[in-house]
Amino acid sequence: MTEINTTENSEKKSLNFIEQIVEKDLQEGKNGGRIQTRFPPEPNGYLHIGHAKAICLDFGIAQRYGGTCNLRFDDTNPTKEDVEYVEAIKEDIQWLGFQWGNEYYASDYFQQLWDFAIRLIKEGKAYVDEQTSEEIAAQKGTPTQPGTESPYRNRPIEESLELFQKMNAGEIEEGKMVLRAKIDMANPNMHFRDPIIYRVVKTPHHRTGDKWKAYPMYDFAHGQSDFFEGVTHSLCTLEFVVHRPLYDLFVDWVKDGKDLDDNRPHQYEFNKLNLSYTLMSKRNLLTLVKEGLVDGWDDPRMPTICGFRRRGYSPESIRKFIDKIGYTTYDALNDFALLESAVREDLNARSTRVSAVLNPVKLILTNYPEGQVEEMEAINNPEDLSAGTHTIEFSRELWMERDDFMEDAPKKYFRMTPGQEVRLKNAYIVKCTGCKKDENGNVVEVYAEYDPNTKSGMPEANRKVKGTLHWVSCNHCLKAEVRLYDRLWKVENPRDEMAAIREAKGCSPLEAMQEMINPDSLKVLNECYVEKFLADAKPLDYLQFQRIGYFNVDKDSTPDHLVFNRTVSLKDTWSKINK
RNA sequence: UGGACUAUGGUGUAAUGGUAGCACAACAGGUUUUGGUUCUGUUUGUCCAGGUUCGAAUCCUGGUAGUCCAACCA
Repeated sequence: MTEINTTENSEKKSLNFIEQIVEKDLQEGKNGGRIQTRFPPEPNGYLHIGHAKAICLDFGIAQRYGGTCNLRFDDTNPTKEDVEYVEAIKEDIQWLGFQWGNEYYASDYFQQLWDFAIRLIKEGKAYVDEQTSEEIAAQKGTPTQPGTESPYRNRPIEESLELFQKMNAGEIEEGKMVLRAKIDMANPNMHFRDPIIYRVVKTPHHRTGDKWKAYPMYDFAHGQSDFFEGVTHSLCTLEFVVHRPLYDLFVDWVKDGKDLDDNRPHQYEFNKLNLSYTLMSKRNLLTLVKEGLVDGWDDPRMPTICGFRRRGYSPESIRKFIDKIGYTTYDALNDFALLESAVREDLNARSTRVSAVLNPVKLILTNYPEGQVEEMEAINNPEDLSAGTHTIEFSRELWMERDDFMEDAPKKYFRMTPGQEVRLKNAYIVKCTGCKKDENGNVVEVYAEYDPNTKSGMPEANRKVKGTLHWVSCNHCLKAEVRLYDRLWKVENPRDEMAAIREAKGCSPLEAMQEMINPDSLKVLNECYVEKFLADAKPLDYLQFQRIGYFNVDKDSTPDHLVFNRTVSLKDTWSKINK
């Protein structure tokens, strides 16, 4: 009997409806107190953050209630699937911080499913249909009109048996025959109108090769696979609600009347993740990749797990976000700002603070000795002093942000403007004395005088000054490329918007996408300067460019050409006021 | 409109017949060597109409609105 240990968690946070079901089942001793879930991806693409929501639930439930969660690849359609995806999916799950019990494949059950199908034919519960897919579709009726029966519905059992064997032996062309379950052509649930349970596919399977030519459909594979494995709680998204009666029916059939209510999997459905400013469906993501609108599946603007990883999101921040949005049966649209707040919260606690000037202008401290260099101490993380410090060189000529200087500044501008004092982070208080401009009026140099008594740590340094600016020393910094990422889509609900555009213009998905895409989703800055400390930074290091945002090293980065990605900007109340 | 499912501030979520709470967002202020963090405060909500009940966001009935279902996809 599994021990239920939930008091700690439930005090803090109420249970979601799935957890409540699981606790009730446990209390009632269902399945001998056993909890088993599964995460069942089809290996036909990369995992996205919507999958992360399912992963957190499938693995989370098992973890919390002392059960196991297995990984099962739902590989029943060889035309779409590939081993490439199998490995990527496993990597992403582990990066998110989860470990499965067993690694299963639906294709492991092809023999059992085949035997079961044969049994159904023999029992008169399945038949081979030789109609075209169009004919079958036409006979299916509509949601408001009952279907009509196939002329092959009552053919002799021996005939179906023989044809089914031929389907699998390669003697039947694709599309010429299918195996259908004999259920109810008039049922209001469309899935009961003699669903197709086997079809012929001649594409070799990535695991079973050409051993099989007849492959089970999802509805005929999923529930039975759950049953074969001993899954107790089969969690999936809301669009499968209408499949549940069929799921239950096939489990009943495979159990063949034996203890129907005992030791069987039950399907429960939760709302899938919809995120504002995000297009989630695999099909659309594939278009983006194929048409080159983004730089592959792991483009930092993609909602894929690998995209978020490359963007600089931590697995903890994704889990934190998933935890915040919860699981319900309501079709919600979650605000992307909530994901950003989760990543900021996590990165604020863990990121190393560094200095980087993205849009540089030269600052000359006219009274600072030429040739003098000082080593200033910089705290790595004010939220975690155990992270220590590092040094940063200071000298007469510095790079500062162009936005941090204004010749004629408004009252609330707490930065560099003639006559005003500001603090240079970790260094001195300086007073701006003016600037030099080129013939077009562009500022090319800013001048200031430093106060030698205000070096950080000295008593005079405690003087109140309004602004603190970051900087790097011109002769002691590294040049870098910085990629500023923003949301990929201009519209809040790209899925609905895309449908609307296509409806209005009759255009292709690609054209609709091109219309919605944010032209500023990527800005590349080539003339950035970062402190030397970053020479050794690696892709999964979490960094904060002080006063700017959270950044990480891109996989394209080399020692000779540093490349940083902006994960997310810092909150910026100034730019709001300024608008 | 055949069936199934859903409806709580701007967004998401809690309340399991008994004080409508939390987070994000927004706004105002304090602290701050990041206009960050943090702290304090403010604004905004039970889709509608009936019914049951001492008492309804919760149960019932009827509306309204939305989502899903007619792939040889999963």
